[in-house]
Amino acid sequence: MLIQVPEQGTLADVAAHRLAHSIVTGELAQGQKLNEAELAERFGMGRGPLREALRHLEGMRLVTRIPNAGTRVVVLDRKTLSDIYGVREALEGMACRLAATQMTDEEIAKLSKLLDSHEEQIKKVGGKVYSQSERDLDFHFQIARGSRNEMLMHMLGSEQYQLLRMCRYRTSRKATRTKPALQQHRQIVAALEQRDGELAELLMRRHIHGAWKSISEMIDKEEEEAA
Amino acid sequence: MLIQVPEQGTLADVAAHRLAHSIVTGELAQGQKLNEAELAERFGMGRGPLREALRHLEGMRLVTRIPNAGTRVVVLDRKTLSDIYGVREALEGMACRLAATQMTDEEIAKLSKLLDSHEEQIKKVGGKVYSQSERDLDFHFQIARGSRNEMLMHMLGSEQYQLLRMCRYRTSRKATRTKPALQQHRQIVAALEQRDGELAELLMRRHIHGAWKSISEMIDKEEEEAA
DNA sequence: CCCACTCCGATTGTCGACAATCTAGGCGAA
DNA sequence: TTCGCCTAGATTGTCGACAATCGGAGTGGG
Repeated sequence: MLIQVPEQGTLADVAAHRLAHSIVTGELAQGQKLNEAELAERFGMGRGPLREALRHLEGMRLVTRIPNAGTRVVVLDRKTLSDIYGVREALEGMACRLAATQMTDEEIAKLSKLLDSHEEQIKKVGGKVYSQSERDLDFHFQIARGSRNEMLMHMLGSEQYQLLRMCRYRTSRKATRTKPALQQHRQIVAALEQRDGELAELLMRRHIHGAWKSISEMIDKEEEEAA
Repeated sequence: MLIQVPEQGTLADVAAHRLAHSIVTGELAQGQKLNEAELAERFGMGRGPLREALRHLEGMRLVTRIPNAGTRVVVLDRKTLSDIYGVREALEGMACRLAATQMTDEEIAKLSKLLDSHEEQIKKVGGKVYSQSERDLDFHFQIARGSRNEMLMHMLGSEQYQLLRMCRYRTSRKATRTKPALQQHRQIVAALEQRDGELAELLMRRHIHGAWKSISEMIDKEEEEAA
């Protein structure tokens, strides 16, 4: 559901998806320079479509482009991540508030079932935490869809979504706080079931704020280790 | 300050700015199909750079692209505008809250002076209301900058900003509520001066909510006239 | 009369080559 | 030695032409 199949459409679209994947997974390191000719050959296409793909990624803020100096993979420093989580707190909070009145009972039930399968997976294995991230993002995305606000869905889905995944790949290897996160997700769904938008927003904001605090500490430790 | 000079850099950037301008001013009608060859010739460039520009505008949500079927100017229907204003309420509210603690005294003073010149212009002429819109947007953009949140600035500046301007062009010919808006701007600046983030957020949210209500009614009237 | 098929023009998608620009390294002078 | 200049290579920006695809007019059959 999360991984869209872009193997149709223009070559530029395919290239954009493949590049986005490579960037998110870290296959292309942060700050790395992207050589157009090299990438074009690797993808088996001309430089035209590839340049269009880079423009697309630029709009998605996955790469930074400087005229006559090439494009580079974006660097997720502490400030950038902080900004992202701040915006996400506002937007996802809003999404929750709207979703509480806009989602159908079926959608909410589906959300609850998503958490069930999530919980099951946690009990089963501890090593496959990565998958948790994907599911977590899926949870958040479903709520964004529930808001029925196209602009909101686009911002949380297409744009921030990729940056978030990127961030997850950096941090998800370490022990994450999957259990408290699941608990918070449950609370949010409960609020949605009660159609309590205000509470749902509050819980989501607190959830994201906590996630940022956790990640922030993780970054601190990494910096200490590096130093 | 608002109108960036893009007459430097790549042709694609120039084309993107010129196209954005044409779309925002209504020179290119909503829903109109954009012919690549025709536009390329009009701008005196090849189709390559122009296609890159279209990709850029696509990311900015100013145009919609369908593979093998061309790109069209976005259509701002009621639902889309409603969504935009909803998101703006959340984001600009957040910007205000942050700006109350992040902006320097000089910046706030500058903001106040901006409103002075704004007021003066209102007294002078009634016909030049369009300029009011630009100044209004400038006011909002300065607050977004004051938040010190890059992601927020980008979302409110580069993306929504263009769509908003587009909307303004549609509605600003009619009598607008410049005076109450100015009054609300004053209140917001006062809250910023007092470093009261919560109040500033509340006032901004109310301001935007009111603006949407006003525009919504205007759309209703237009639809009545059309029917 | 209406539907489906076919063909053609127009438009988009793609490629390869050329021009403009930047970067790195060597060379010479202070 | 170090600074600045200059050349050479690589990389980006741009263009024109070709291939692929789509929409619509026209036509034939039911």
